[in-house]
Amino acid sequence: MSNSFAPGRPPATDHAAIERVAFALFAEQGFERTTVDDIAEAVGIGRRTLFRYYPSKNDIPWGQFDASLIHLRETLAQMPADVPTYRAVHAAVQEFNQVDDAAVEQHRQRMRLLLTTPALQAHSVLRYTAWRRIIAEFVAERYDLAADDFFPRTIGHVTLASSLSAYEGWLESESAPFSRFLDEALDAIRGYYADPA
Amino acid sequence: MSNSFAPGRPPATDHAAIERVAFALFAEQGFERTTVDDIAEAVGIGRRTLFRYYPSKNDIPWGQFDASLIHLRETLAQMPADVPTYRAVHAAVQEFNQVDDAAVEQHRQRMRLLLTTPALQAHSVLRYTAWRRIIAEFVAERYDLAADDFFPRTIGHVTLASSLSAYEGWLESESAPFSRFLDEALDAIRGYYADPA
DNA sequence: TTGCCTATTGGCACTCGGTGCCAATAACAT
DNA sequence: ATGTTATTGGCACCGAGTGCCAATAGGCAA
Repeated sequence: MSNSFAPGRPPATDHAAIERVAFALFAEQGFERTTVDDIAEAVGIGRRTLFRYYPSKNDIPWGQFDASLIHLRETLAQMPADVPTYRAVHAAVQEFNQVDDAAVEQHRQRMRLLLTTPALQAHSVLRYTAWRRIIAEFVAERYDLAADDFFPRTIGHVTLASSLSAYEGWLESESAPFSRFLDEALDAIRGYYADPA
Repeated sequence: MSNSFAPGRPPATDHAAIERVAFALFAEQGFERTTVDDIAEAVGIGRRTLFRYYPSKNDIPWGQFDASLIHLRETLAQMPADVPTYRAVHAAVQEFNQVDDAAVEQHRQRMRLLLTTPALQAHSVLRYTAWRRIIAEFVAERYDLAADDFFPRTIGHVTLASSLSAYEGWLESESAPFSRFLDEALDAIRGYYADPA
């Protein structure tokens, strides 16, 4: 087996290389204080080229997020029909946020960057839109509604809210796994709204 | 009665004037396509001066948001102790989003701008942080916790999520008031999580 | 070896948001 | 007329992001 053809000029880099260098710089001098020129120079490519790999500086730290969305959709689709919707969603979100033990520390660093850097915090809502949509689509199917109906969209918002809160808790904690915070968030919400009417 | 002293050079404008002109331009040519120079010129001030009134272009459309936060805190503080927490929060959020009949259309336009412009959507999470904090503080007090504990923070996230979803629904609707969507969001969440265990 | 084909590269110039600096300005008071 | 003072606004600069386009580096065919 050989590799694919190779039409024009070969790429000078790839996403992984850029991300690796970028994270090193972010860790060293912070996100804001690292310029796109810094990253491009460290990677050994032109600044213009970097913007062909990532549409913006804010998009660099997101790793496999978009690719994982497909996995999230599949996980939801495979949930048994007899599992209540909120349980199915909860389980799928747990699965979505599962990472190899070996990669936990790296994941932690990535999420810390995303959740504590104002520019990235702001930008994140644009990335999360697709995530919420997938949750809404699943809920819509379960309730026989359209994905852009009010009910599924509301659940999409709330599910994202609980995930974000769980991540905040996880980042502050020492050893407890993320899954425990997501469970806790679910319990918190159920308890809160079940308060005596 | 006269007015206050008048130390140095008098201000050349005020927030209201800038906001009025800015909204006119945004309505006319959209948020992204309106430059800060456009606004400054239309107001008749220097670009540098505009940035003394608003820290960023994204902050212009927020009106009395920060001032209203004080009102939100007071409303929460005045809720009777026998009202369940989630009901108290719900009522306070309803109150927070109440606007004069005469101002509804303007409010609608403002919220449409904030919720449909990507840059503003992104920036909004930074503004909402203070809002969530106020909800969390109230919940913390009710449950005898700290405001930055996991439970109250989770409720802050979820309450914001339901408000945002309510606004989305309201903006799409023709005549139903915002309050109805917020009620619906509450019902949606309660129903969703009360699903047979 | 030469030359064609082609996709990527990367430099250049430009726009726009945002900031630091500082002299000019417009009020009032003496 | 002079002094005090707070705001103004111009200027230069930085960093993110974009359109344009010639240069480049490979494979492939002659």
